Amino acid sequence: MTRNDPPRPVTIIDVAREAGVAPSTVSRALSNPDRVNVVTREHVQQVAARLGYRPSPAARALGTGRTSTLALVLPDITNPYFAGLIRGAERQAEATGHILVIGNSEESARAEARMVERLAPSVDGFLLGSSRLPDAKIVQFSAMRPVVLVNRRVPSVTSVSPDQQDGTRQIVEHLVALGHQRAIFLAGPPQSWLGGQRWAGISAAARRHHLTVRRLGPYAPSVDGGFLAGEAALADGATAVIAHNDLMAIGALRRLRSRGVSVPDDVSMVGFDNIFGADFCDPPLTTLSDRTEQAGRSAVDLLVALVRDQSRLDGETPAEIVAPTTLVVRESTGPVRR
Amino acid sequence: MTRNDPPRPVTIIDVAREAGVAPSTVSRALSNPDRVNVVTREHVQQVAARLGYRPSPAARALGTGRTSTLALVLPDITNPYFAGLIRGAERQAEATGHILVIGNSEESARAEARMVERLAPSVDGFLLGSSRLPDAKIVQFSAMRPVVLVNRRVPSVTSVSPDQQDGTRQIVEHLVALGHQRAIFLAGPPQSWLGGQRWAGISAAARRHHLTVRRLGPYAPSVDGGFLAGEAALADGATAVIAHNDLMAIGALRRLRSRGVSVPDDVSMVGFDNIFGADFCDPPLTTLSDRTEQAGRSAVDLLVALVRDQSRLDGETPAEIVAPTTLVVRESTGPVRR
DNA sequence: TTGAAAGCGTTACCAA
DNA sequence: TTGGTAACGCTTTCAA
Repeated sequence: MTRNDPPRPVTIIDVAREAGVAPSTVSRALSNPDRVNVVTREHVQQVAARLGYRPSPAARALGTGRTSTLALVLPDITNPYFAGLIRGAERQAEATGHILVIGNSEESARAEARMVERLAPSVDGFLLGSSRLPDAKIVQFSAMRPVVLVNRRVPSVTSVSPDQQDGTRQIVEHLVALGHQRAIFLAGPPQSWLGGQRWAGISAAARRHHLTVRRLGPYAPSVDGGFLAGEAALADGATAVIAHNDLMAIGALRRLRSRGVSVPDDVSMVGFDNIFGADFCDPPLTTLSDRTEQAGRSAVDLLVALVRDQSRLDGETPAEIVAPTTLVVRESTGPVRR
Repeated sequence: MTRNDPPRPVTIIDVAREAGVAPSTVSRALSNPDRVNVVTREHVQQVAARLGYRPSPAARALGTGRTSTLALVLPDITNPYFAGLIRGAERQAEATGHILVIGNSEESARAEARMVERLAPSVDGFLLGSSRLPDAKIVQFSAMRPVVLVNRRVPSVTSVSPDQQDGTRQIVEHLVALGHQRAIFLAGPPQSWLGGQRWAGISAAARRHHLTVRRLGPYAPSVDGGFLAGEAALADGATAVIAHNDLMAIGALRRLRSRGVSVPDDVSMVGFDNIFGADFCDPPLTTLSDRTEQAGRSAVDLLVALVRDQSRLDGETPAEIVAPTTLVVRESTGPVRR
């Protein structure tokens, strides 16, 4: 069987010849429409369309240094929490004419750094979600390529993060209102900035409300990690458990249940993230919710702005969006049994 | 505040000058190590490393026509079912030196086609997951760029799909063993090839085992869709419900529960996919499981092979991997109550 | 407003 | 085994 060579793609030169103008005019007519005569422009555009011309991203990138590609790097693609972020970022990337590449760091700072270095030559900028990198590394990267952080704040770097201070206040007040006096916090990975914020916020709010909180951990921010953590929580005797995230909360829930501990009758459980599943686990989970899809969109917008205006990268006060959070009260929290 | 220009990246020419060889030699030493003298090669590689040389993907792509980028297009990025697929594909892409871009078609065939056309100039090939496109369109695309289908089979196109025939057999035999005689199937989107396979497999197996199965739908393949479908299922009076996927099964579960129908005492429920949450919904769901992460890896391997060997694209019998499936029996299925 | 031509960084072909 | 050089397709000066 003989092979018919793939048709050579239509180039700007083909369009130029067909339209009877110079290649540079075609280029302008297509990407700088204002800088060309109306009739010429429309003629060129028609010819281009008729010939099925598709600009070569590689050639364009080589000339301009812009790839029209954005990278989204996450510690764990499979955490349902990130699904909304991915979707929001992808949508907005598409809306702004960009392609979104995805990177998974598997919860490892080293892998995250490698990923950024690997992707750097191919993308215009980075969205770092729940970055496990040390501040210094992030600052260093953001000097090379535009960076927008999601779920993390670092001085001088643009970011979008949920309001953990207000969120933890909501959690603590909810528990206090239910009569709880002793709670424990199941900590996630030490590299999690959000985890640090959560603990800090909980401690501060607890102090104000005379709630005693102990911190246990760190644990892996997964269902398995929560299962393990649930074991330790049992020993403490607190009436409320606040888990680093919903994954852990769900794991802990299973552990408690398997030990015959009733939630919320014996122990109340609170998570963070309001992930898929938080509303149908048993019992449905009280959790702090934030709008991840919106965060993804905003982050892309910020990143695109940075990319378009790299010259002002230094000296500018970077945007820091702090997004509102809402406590979603479900059946995993209840009044303390007397 | 003055702006310090970003340092001009190190090019192959810089390396050549520093190493005292020609640019073409540098190129070879780096990408075709065999075609260059050992000492020269090592010298060049050292110099390149010392200078921190990073090849320009754009320049390389322009020269070779290869972008080292693969696209993964999915109908719904947020469906937890796809998390494993994404992760497997991303891992294997990285392992084979590729970048993975992601596209979301939002369950729309038109959006999927647009996505493919938009991405085509930027990638070496496509992974189409649970594609909603008509066969003809897929064949057409695969003539332009290498395509590997996941969760779909189309004659003459390479694919990886779970064995639905065997899977549905397992489901039907499980239900029959529990004494069920009447079941209903809650159908998903008509464009879902897997949905078609599921219905076909169920019908065939049911016939062999004298199980009566009615088909209801189509419904949206989501929790909300399942909630709606649950309503309709109630009216039927069957003792078993097989949902198009776990999302729908979970939705239907909630609906039945809210109507006071006990699962599995009154009705048994079976899903497909074994997604995150299937093990902790209430009751935990009996569902047909397949290895999505493995599928993602295999699909990337197949795609990379196609890309590397485009010349044999026509005339070759394409690979069709049919992966095993396993019924995971949990508490949502039980014996028929007499 | 348009055209001509010089890059952009690699690869690949052809000589040497 | 190496070097010289012409692409690759587009953008962007610089002139006209």
